[in-house]
Amino acid sequence: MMPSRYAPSVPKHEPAQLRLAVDRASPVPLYFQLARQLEAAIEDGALTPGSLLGNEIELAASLGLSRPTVRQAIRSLVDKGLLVRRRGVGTQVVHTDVARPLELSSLYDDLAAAGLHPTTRVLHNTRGPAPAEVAAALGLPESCQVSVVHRLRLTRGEPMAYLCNYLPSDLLELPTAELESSGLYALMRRHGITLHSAQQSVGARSGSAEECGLLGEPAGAALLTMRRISYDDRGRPVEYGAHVYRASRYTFEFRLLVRG
Amino acid sequence: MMPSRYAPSVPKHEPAQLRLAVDRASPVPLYFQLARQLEAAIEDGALTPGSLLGNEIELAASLGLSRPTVRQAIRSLVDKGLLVRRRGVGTQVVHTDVARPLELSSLYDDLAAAGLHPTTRVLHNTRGPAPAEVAAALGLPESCQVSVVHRLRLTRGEPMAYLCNYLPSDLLELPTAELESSGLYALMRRHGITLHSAQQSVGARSGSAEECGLLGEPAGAALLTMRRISYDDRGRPVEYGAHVYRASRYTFEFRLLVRG
DNA sequence: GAAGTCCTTATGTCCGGACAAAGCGTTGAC
DNA sequence: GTCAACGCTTTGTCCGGACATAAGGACTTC
Repeated sequence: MMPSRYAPSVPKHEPAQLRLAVDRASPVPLYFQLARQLEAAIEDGALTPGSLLGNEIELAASLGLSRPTVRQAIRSLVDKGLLVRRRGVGTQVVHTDVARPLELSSLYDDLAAAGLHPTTRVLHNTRGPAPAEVAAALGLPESCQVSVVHRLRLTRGEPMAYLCNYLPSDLLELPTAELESSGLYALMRRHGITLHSAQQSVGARSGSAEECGLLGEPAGAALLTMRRISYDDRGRPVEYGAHVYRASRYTFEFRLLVRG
Repeated sequence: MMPSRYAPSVPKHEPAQLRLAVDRASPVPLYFQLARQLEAAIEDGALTPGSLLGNEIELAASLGLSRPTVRQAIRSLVDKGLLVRRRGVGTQVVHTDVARPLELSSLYDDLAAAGLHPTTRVLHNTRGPAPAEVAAALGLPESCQVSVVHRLRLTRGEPMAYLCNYLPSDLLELPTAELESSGLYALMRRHGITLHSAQQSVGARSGSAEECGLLGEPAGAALLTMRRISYDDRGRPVEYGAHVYRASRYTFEFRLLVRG
């Protein structure tokens, strides 16, 4: 009779012994320092799945912090999916691999962070009337002038994505040289635009002849698509993007948590 | 000279007048009651983008709550992307459309919530040796026995997705009748499995003849794909899924926030 | 051995207070 | 008109305390 692999996990009742300390002279908030150290302990292997952290009250006392401060640090790691809290038991490590945070970011930044050396070729950079879908997305009158940018994104010299973006024409200037040296979002941030969120839609379709030609894929190849409307922190739409990616070279990778 | 559409938004300096009240006899936590009411006010149009909420200290006083309690309510709406907080200014509404929360959920539940009347046909429901990729994902020895379930998901009687799922064979029984009447995750929950998170990968490819035949798509059509490893709250892998969706009928829709 | 009860443990909620830091508007200097 | 300084406003951080609630383990009964 094989033992069940899904036997209840035996929690370690001894809290892990960790080197944690906060620097009160640092401008970094105490809770953030603690969160960072806990995360490092998880990454370093000092804390492994099932490890108990020690109860909040004792942890706070040993660090000379208030309990809400400790709770705030733990909360941020719970939100990242690294820790789970159990009443009557304590706080335990769930995962040790720190996943990429699921947040709005630019493809350029993602690829750079992944060490893929992104480069950009601007194929088209004009102003023109907004197609109906773009106008609707940006909340503009039909045929209103918008900035239109088409770019090819390459990694290690190979085409990876074809990006078409539309912005309100009065938002900012979009010099081709700047678009080729960094991502669109970085450019927007440098002009004082504070991004807040985006509504995204990920799908698939067969590529047009133009798209497949640009991306170096065979005619009609399946492409991964993403459309998004990005909003600033006042809730105004500031970008409509229609991106297509080589499915052979790109997937969206992310971790989702159960909420509640 | 046309006025710039991207002019600085003029914040409303008068806090919105809202009907907010908490019921201290209710078992629902006070912060949750407040969050719910604020969210309803946003959905109902009483709070619109740019509306100020009134400062935390006054809001807490007017409700007879402590400030941390009010902060907790507001925090949950900030995390949903509905509100934004500005030091020196106050808390403002960003978006009024409440987006579907971005969290791990089952396709069945999503489709049901969207009013699409999902149904399921179990095509294959056996135990067998784990393919290498599955074994690696589930942390099992190669060729170890796993539960193998292939299902066709339909909406309004039309095929929408072909789902192949693999679970550790000792995890739970997977009766075909139950798989056809609700989603896999619901079944797992009923057996005491607490899901915590999943690592997901979304991509695209041309469908095989079998897949396209099952889904009612032309041969070689572009399909949207999703692979995931789901973990329970102890961090153990409990499911490997390989799903393909008709790109003509399904996209992943979600809202992402800027963090920080 | 299984089920129910009770106790212990640790998180969840809530409170009230104080001070720091960032944003915005106003004022004054040039 | 522009820029810098100042003051006010509001959020961000932190504290210490108390009580409620859910989960797990130990004990008892059948």
